Amino acid sequence: MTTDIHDHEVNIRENSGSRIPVRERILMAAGELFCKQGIRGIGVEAIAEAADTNKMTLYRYFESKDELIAEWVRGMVAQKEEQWKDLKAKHPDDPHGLLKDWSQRTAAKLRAMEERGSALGNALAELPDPSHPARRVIQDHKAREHKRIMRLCKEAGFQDPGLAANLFSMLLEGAHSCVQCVGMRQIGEDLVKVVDLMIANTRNERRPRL
Amino acid sequence: MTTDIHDHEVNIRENSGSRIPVRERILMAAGELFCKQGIRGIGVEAIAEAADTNKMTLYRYFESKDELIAEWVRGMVAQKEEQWKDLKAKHPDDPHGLLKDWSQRTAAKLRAMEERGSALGNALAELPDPSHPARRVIQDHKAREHKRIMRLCKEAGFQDPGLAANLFSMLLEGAHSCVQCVGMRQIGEDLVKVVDLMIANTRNERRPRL
DNA sequence: CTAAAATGTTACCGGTCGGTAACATTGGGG
DNA sequence: CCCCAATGTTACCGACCGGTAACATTTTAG
Repeated sequence: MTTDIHDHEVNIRENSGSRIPVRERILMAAGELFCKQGIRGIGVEAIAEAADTNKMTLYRYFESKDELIAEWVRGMVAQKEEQWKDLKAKHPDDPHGLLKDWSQRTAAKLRAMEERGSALGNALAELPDPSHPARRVIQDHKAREHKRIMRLCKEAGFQDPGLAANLFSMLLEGAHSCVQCVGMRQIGEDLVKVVDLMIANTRNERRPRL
Repeated sequence: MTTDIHDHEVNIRENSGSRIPVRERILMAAGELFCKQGIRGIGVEAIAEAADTNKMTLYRYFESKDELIAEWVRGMVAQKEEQWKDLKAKHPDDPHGLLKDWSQRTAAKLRAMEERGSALGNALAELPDPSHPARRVIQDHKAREHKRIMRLCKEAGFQDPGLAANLFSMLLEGAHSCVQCVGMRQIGEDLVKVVDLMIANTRNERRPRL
């Protein structure tokens, strides 16, 4: 350990020393390691080291590992919620455009994703305890997301908005699972195509088939 | 601990003493606990106790916990593979009927499922280590399954069989994820509806819309 | 019945992990 | 310059877990 500046720490340290606040660094390192190694597969000590700090400091910012997990999840949820706001602002009163844009963004994320599927989905799989603080955060977010999709489907003029919303949910979650299962990172393209077909079917135009 | 016959052991013991072979009992108990508590959330000792035996006997049948996991996964995969054979035998040269039956069976399973999603999917999430013996088993199975679906889609006369196959995969995986995320156990009904729509769209009949 | 095979019991090992205490060090602002 | 706050260091604790050894007990088969 003569020079312990590992490559993956370059992202965390700024050019001139460590400028990002400790708490954020810990959250970032935790996120990266949770995704790569699994939540239960990484220890707090390793997280602290990856964040270029130590366990004590970590525990000065987070009550426990479970709370760290919950905070990380809260951050991701907030980010996703923000992206929904962006979409809504960018496509006011245009549910079709919004849905298309949404599918395209999702496809882009899927393309950039390596091996492991959705972080939130994996977290649910890794934290079966119903009383875990992170579970409610995830489930509430998923519930809100489904409600939003449902409202969008109503606005978009689907004959059966409930069916359409559930279909969208299945497609969204399923695309992530497929990446993890078969490594199909290009599946986002098909997601986009299907969403386009669904929207085209909503209009009274010539209805393309699968 | 005067009488330590717990309720959930009734399934494992036969009416007249324990008649199921030890190895199978262990596999069953492991499966149940892996699903409920998570693979990493349960210890071998607890598994042995649930199987109405002890750790030593468990280790006489399985080299390690990882091998036990792998064996459990192999069993589930074999079971699923068997169900595919059943389907194929039941619907020879009738891809449409096969797909419909398949979606209906899946829906029934989803309805019976509580809280946690697909065991195989969760296992992938819980075992990020690419060298874990269970991973290859799962991924190979998923790859075979996708190939089967692809072939079916070709036989079923979809214009773009690749797209249709990926759509089916997304629906299948997504339905399981949705159960875990939002607890929508009734989503199988929508899966059936969508599959029916897709198949109807294949034919030159009047094309219903979403 | 008896010998051998299968199963149970207990105790233990080494390692890891989450979490804490006590103390040393650093660094920035008055 | 000095003090206080933030951070680092070290050592430690108790709990759990995967896995093994040695020995006792039960079951099965001939």
